[in-house]
Formats: sequence, C-alpha cells, structure tokens
Amino acid sequence: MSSEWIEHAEARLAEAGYRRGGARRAVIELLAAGHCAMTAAEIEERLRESGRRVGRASVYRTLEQLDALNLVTRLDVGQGTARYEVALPSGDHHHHLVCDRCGRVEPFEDPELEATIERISRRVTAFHVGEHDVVLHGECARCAG
Amino acid sequence: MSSEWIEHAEARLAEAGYRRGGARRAVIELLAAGHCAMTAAEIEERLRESGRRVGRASVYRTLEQLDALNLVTRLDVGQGTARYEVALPSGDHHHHLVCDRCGRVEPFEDPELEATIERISRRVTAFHVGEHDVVLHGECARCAG
DNA sequence: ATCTTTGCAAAATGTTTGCATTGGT
DNA sequence: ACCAATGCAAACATTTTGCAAAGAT
Repeated sequence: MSSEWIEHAEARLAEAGYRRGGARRAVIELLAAGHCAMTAAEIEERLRESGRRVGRASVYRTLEQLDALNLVTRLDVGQGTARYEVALPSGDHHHHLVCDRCGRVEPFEDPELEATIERISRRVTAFHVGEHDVVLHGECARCAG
Repeated sequence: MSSEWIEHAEARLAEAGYRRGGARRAVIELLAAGHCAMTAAEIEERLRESGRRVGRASVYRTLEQLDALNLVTRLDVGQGTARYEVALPSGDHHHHLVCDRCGRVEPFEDPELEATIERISRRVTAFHVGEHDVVLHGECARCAG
C-alpha cells in the first residue's frame, strides 16, 4: 500500500534524531495500512487484535511525533476524539464526510475546493496559513435509513 | 448586537418545551454578544467576571440544547476543546483561522468557498450533508513574529 | 555504556451525569 | 403543586506525564 510512506516516515524520524522502536514502528505500519483517519483508541485496539500489544502512551507519543514532523495529519471531527491519518509527501490529501449519528468518517476529494482554499490562504495576511481541514457533517446512507 | 438572535433562540426553546431559566439566559446573552467561537471554559469565566456566576454543568447543558436546536454551531479546532458560536437563522456563516501556537481563533468569509462546498454537498450521494466546517491552521502574525 | 523508547500507573483536562435544591408555570 | 432548570460533586473519557525497565546505538 503506502509502504513508501513508511520508508519516508522512518527516514524523517532518523533525521530528526529519533532512535528506532517497536511500538512506534507498529503504529506507523498500521497507519500506512489504514485507509482513513483513525483514533488513538482504534489504533491501540487494532494493534492488540493483531497480536502486537502497544501501550496507550506510546500510541499517543508516536502520533504526536509524527504530527510534529508533518508525517500525519490530525483531524478533529467533533466527537471529542482526535483522528490521525497518513500525510503523503506529495501534499495530496482529501477531506472528510462525518456522520454525526454513528461517527462514520469517509474521505472525499475535490480539486476546485483545494484551489479555492489555496487562493484564500494566500489572501489572508493576518495569518501564515499551513494545513487546512474541511469537514462536511451529515448523515450517512445507513443512518438516514 | 444580534439581539434578534436572542429572541429567536428563546422562541425556539419555548416551542421545544423548555422553561425559562437564568443560567441559560445568561449563556445565550453572552453568546449573542460574542464575536466568535467561545469554549465552555471561556463562557463560564466571562460570566463569572461579569458577576453572573453560572454552574459549569449549566453551561454545557445549555450549549448542548442550543446545538440540538441548531441555534449554535459547534466547532472543533483541534485543541481538545469544543467551541460554540451563534448560528444565524439566515444560514449566513463564516469559517475559521486557527493559530496552532497560541490557540487564537479568527473568522473569515468567502462566497466562492461556500458555493464550492454547496456543489460538493449536492454531489455526494452516500451522505446527506448538513453543516460544514472549514478550518485553516497556521500561525497568527503575533506568533509568527 | 549511554541515552531513548516503552509500558504502566497516576495525573491532568474536558465533558457528562446523579441528585438535592431552586425556580418557573 | 408540579416539574423543569440549576449547581454541586462525582463520574467519565481522552490525553498527558512521571518513572522504572527494556531496548537501540
């Protein structure tokens, strides 16, 4: 899948002076395999299911480190829990649809949206804009019945 | 300021079967006076400063009720604390610039952005899209130095 | 050998809930 | 009088931190 991203992430971590470690590696591999934003709890649970038990603190610490190096994107969709997903070095990214009923999160892409936000980001002078998030709230087909 | 919104909110609450109450009224008035999204803690603090002491639980309960009636919009900008702001009945709204350093939040508007999101919302069939949030992360002029 | 990473448990933070009391109708 | 709104404290959920043990270089 995005095994290239794994290499990329490990390289950046090494550059930044981090040593290797099993827990962090496991989190990185899981993130690379996942399709969309996961919560810390989901990561911990899925690792335990797969037999690779990782301490909760290590999950959070790893996510914090990856976020600081812009290797993952942190996303807040409003359920009180942060979600994280791989940030590709190409800068390519998507945004999210969130079902406010069941919490389901799905990605979507739109080039025009990106262009519009780019334009706004340049226009704004009071802020030096970096990342951006667009979240569309609603009901997924399943919940809408 | 948006004293019309206060009327509007009170009317909707009455319709929904709520009785009146001093704590809720105080929160509503503060929200109407505020310019941009406030956290529950900020609301509680500002009410205490103004001499109107309101229990924390009442702040949260009021915000929850207002959100359920779409009288306020809940916003998550990533610092682990939710923010709330008045939702005008006209549907008019703005989005937010967030300083990831100091937590400062500022509003911005862009008609083209709204139009683009409208189009996407209609295009998406797997979800019934309602609200949306756009958050531009970055550094404010003060923090960027 | 040294210094990081890890895991556990405890603390900190933000939010919700239970319950007795106050207050609106 | 009735029942909802309020405030307090306790419960709860998520995230962060302190520290000893294991692991990487």
